[in-house]
Amino acid sequence: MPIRLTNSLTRAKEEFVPLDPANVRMYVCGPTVYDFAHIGNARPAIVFDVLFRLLRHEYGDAHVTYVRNITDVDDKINARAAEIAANSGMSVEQARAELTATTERQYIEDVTALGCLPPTVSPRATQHIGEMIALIEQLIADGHAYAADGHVLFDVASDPGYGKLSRRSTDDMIAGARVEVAPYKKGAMDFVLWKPSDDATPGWDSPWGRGRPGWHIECSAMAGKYLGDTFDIHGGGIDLQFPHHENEIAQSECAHHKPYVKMWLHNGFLQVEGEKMSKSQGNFFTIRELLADWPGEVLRFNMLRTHYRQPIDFTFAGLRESWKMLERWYAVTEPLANPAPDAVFLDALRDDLNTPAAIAALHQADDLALAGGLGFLGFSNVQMKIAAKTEVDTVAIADAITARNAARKAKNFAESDRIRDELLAKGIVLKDTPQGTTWEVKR
RNA sequence: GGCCACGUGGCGGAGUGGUGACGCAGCGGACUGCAAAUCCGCGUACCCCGGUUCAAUUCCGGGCGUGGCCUCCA
Repeated sequence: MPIRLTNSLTRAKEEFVPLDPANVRMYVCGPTVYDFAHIGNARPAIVFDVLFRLLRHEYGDAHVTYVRNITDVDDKINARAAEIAANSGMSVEQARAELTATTERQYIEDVTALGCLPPTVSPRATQHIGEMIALIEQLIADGHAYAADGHVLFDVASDPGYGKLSRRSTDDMIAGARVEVAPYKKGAMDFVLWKPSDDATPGWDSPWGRGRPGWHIECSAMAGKYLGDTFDIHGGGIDLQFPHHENEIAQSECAHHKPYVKMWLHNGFLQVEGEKMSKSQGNFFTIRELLADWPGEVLRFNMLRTHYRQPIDFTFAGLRESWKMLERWYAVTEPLANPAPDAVFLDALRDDLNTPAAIAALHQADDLALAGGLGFLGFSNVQMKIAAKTEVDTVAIADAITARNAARKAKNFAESDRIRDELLAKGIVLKDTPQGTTWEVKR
């Protein structure tokens, strides 16, 4: 069975046929590194990690290139860097470098804990300023961009294909716009490719003076450098579809005169307990703080229980349910060696990455296929074990179990039940098996 | 205001123009000193109103609700 994926460009489920099976190419928009990533950021990282694993399975590990960028130039970063500089005596440029390096490291730690493989390439925007300038010069030369008032802007009117991804006509967008149009723009929809930096803002020398790139140009430049003018898959959150991805298409196709991406994939939005996640509502969770209470595998599994295109409601009840299922499965799968997933499981993933159907297949699978499927999805049991072992005093529990079993042997059940209840009050659940008494932490 | 997505049993969540996926919880049974764990069994749901159809949860139109984008936010 071939892989089929829903292409946002056509809104249809299409068979995935790589441009070059020897080098399948995927780009996913990565984080802007100014603060800890939150649970909403975890969704694309996990979803496209599963797609990466599936592509590697189908085409071979050496034949898939996955690029996920690091956005380390951005006005939110600049604002934070300015704060740090003011408080520390560092220069703004030093503060920016330190902030982005630290945040990038934290991001990698977080998504690693969530079971995500490292991408093939993780390019940083600031290391590709030259490529961005070259791309902008090409756009100007071809009449798709113009310099005005220290800025360089993309001329949306020069691109007849503009709007094909988000399916908006420029008339609709102008009618719906609620912001003032900057006076230097020729068209209301024109967007910034390059903007000037003052002395307090990080900047790079360019043909248009010292400045910094606009938001969209970095992805076009880095995707082009590592994946070529045309590549197979571009992924990201649905919120990025417009304007970010629409503008990427405009830039790359007008500069290269070729299709930019064959298939666009967008994951759905995440809510928390039925409401929009926001700092003001107090339901904002970083990956880092969730990892303090929940194994990364539980967070990962919880995410994969919903199809990637659906909206997802992140809840703690769901997390508890996910923990329970994984625990049950790990008890069965742990001793097995060299497991392999079965065809039902793989076909579910090939069908537009249907992870809920794949998980359902695991419920029906034998132990070997179950272990194979879990391994395929990136579950290892390591963090679950760590979580179980670090929270409790194992020596005291072992002593209590010994005392209880002595009481049971003497048929003193009042005493044995008292000991069991005492442990239960501490969150320890006992299980009497033919091989002896075991325990686990109750969730 | 404009554009777009989603709305399935107590809960989570696939899928389909016509035999009620799957999981969690719950209930019954086995097991157990009693439990827990495990195993076996048990469930006639598709937001509302129209339309198309022999037949709609599934297709079309409208409404309501939730959310996204248009503006920094994933």
